[in-house]
Amino acid sequence: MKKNKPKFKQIIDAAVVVIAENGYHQAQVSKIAKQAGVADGTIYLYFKNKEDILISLFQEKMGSFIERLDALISDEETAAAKLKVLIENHFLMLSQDPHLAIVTQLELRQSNKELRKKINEVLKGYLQLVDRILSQGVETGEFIKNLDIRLARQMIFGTLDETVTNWVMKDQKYNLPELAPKVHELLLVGCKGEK
Amino acid sequence: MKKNKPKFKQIIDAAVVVIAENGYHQAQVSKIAKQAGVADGTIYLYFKNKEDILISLFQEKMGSFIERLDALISDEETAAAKLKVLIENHFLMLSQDPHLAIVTQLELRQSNKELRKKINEVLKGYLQLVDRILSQGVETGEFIKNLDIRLARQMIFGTLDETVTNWVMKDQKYNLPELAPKVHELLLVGCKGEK
Amino acid sequence: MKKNKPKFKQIIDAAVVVIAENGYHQAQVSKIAKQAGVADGTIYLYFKNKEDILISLFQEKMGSFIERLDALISDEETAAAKLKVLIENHFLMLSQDPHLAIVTQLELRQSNKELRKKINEVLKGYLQLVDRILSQGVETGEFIKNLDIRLARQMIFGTLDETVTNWVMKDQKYNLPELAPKVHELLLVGCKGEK
Amino acid sequence: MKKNKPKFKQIIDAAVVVIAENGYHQAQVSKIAKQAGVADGTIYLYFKNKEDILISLFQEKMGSFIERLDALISDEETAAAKLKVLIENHFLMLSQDPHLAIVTQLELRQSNKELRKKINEVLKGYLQLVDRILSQGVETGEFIKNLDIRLARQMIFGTLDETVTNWVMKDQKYNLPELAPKVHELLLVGCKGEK
DNA sequence: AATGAATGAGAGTTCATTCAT
DNA sequence: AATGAATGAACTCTCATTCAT
Repeated sequence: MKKNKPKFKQIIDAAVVVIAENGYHQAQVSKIAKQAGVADGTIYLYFKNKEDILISLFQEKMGSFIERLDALISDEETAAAKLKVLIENHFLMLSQDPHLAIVTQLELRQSNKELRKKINEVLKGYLQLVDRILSQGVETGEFIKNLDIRLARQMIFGTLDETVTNWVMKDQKYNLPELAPKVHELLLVGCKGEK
Repeated sequence: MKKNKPKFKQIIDAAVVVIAENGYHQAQVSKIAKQAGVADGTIYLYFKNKEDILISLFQEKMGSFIERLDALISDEETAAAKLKVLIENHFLMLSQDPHLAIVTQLELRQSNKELRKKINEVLKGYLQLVDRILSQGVETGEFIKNLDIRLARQMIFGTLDETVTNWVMKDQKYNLPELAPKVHELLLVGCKGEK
Repeated sequence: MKKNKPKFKQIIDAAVVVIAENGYHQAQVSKIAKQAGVADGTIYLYFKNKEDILISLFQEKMGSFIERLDALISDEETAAAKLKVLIENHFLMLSQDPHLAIVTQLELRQSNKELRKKINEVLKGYLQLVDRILSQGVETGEFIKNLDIRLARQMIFGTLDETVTNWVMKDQKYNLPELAPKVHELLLVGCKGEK
Repeated sequence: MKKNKPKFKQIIDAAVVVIAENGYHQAQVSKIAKQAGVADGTIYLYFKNKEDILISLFQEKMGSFIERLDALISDEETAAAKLKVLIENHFLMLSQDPHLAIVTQLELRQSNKELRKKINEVLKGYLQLVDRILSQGVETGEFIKNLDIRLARQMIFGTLDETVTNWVMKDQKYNLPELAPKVHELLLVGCKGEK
């Protein structure tokens, strides 16, 4: 399988760096090849075309992230604790890889609708994770009985995404993981807070 | 001032239609000119360049929207009521102009970082509106005392944005404004709900 | 109509020169544009793509040639005389435009099958001309009664084509039109000659 | 000598199949290697480069054909009979190998001028065969005394070639060898027919 | 003010050939 | 002898912008 060959990962990592440093529209295949230390043509031994690099990039990075998250979450008991782990690690992962943060929050969004649809496919795994936490919370009575899972999921994902994007747009100048507890609290009890 | 000339608005409206129907990357200047019923060169009598059309588009549409929102909100007393009006009208405005919804939620995000920074400038007016509501809520005791205004604003905007984007991605098939009360409730009391 | 604009012909004439001098595979669009004295992009205001230049080239040159031939032939009475005019002018036209001879006999044949099919469409007009001469010859008794028109046409066209190609391959060093009477005689009475 | 090794012929036969089925421009070396059941690199142990495959292909196929023709012709007495054997077998050979017919009549003609010059070298053997028949015909008085050998040879070759090409372009739908007698007659006595 | 013909820079991808194993 | 992964040069076409009319 091609994915196990070292050059596959090598090219994807090069793509992350090149896109983060040059922007999506200035990330030419030749630049990625140079950064990866291979010839232009070699790219096409591992990827169908340029778009395929970007999809694979997202699948590789996000896929492994979701797996790790899944493992961490299963260690927790309550839905609230699971949500906390999710938020903490979402922030942690992206703050540990500044290039990847730029790529996923800013650059990859400039891709065309077709690519974005495929990215959304990958994101589904993440959203299902959130859904499972919410369902458990409702079942155990931690969360309100008639919670609209879909809307709650959109709130959680929208909030995390907006928070990370703001942090990236501010050039990652402040500490992102530090915000996790407050965001967690906010999502659990809203603006009104604990009564 | 150019903005008051009829062709200025004419070209912006043409741009909304062309981008919504063809997508950002297929919205060539010549297509916009044709839709607007003017020659290609005429565009450049009213706009500095293509980017300027998009910025102006956002300013025009968002600017008038913020003004209208501001007026509606000042009719309400409590922060909660103001937030409700904000959400309702955010959803209402976009559901009343399907083309505009596609353009702002999907297509304009494909623009480059530079353009997106300028769009964020325009969005600041909206975010300040949210901030004022939140500050009032904290002052009057409606909202929790130590509410982190910035995070709460990111939650509110992130949630609304994600909700609208989902609706657009599902081809605007369901009724968006109908979701306002539930979203409002969710933002106020979180997943745990009213105690 | 685009075909009446001077640049249309200008670009086609440039293509003939560039292909004749550089060969089919070394006739880049940029070279043709330079030879025509226009920008690369201008080519695409008059032609759909590179293939379209070549098809148009053939249509323009061959089309007008067939028209001229048709007029000349109708001035003759007998089928034999018509055939003579056809051969003479076939040789004359190509020997008067050495570049065009190279392009039609050698270079355009390197094009892909798709393009060659379209070229054959244009050639049909020429072949029909030959067919009409042959039919007349049979009807008037000049030619043998049970002459196979299709085979005779293939003999005539194949002979003329092979003769011209040989002349081009020999760098057009000898006088082509001079061969017309002998070729005419040969086609009329075959190897055995007049009895 | 490499030509006697089994892989030499194996690769040439693979090339015929691949070119016939995919067309000249879609007949990549890697495809030929795959069809021949060898590695890409192996090709270069037997051929200098891609062009060399095509030249060798033509030499092998045409060379053995000319030898066979030569033998068959020497069995005949008169020039007319020899010409008949030539035509019959020219048609027969190509109709017995449909792939080869496509390759020689259509695909190989898309090659560049350089390659075509080398192909013409090989063809010389065939043309000399024709020339010998014609000379004999003139000497024995079968053919006209002042027959222009070169032109007559171009007529014969051009007619046969055009006839075969037409048959290939019509997808080899009709019986080619059946046409031999009529073509033979036509070449001998021309359009006027026997007097 | 308005036109629209003309401009020209810029990049993804293929494939014949090589060479270390 | 045989392999096949790696190489890297080369070219069409699009489209934002200009400027003579």
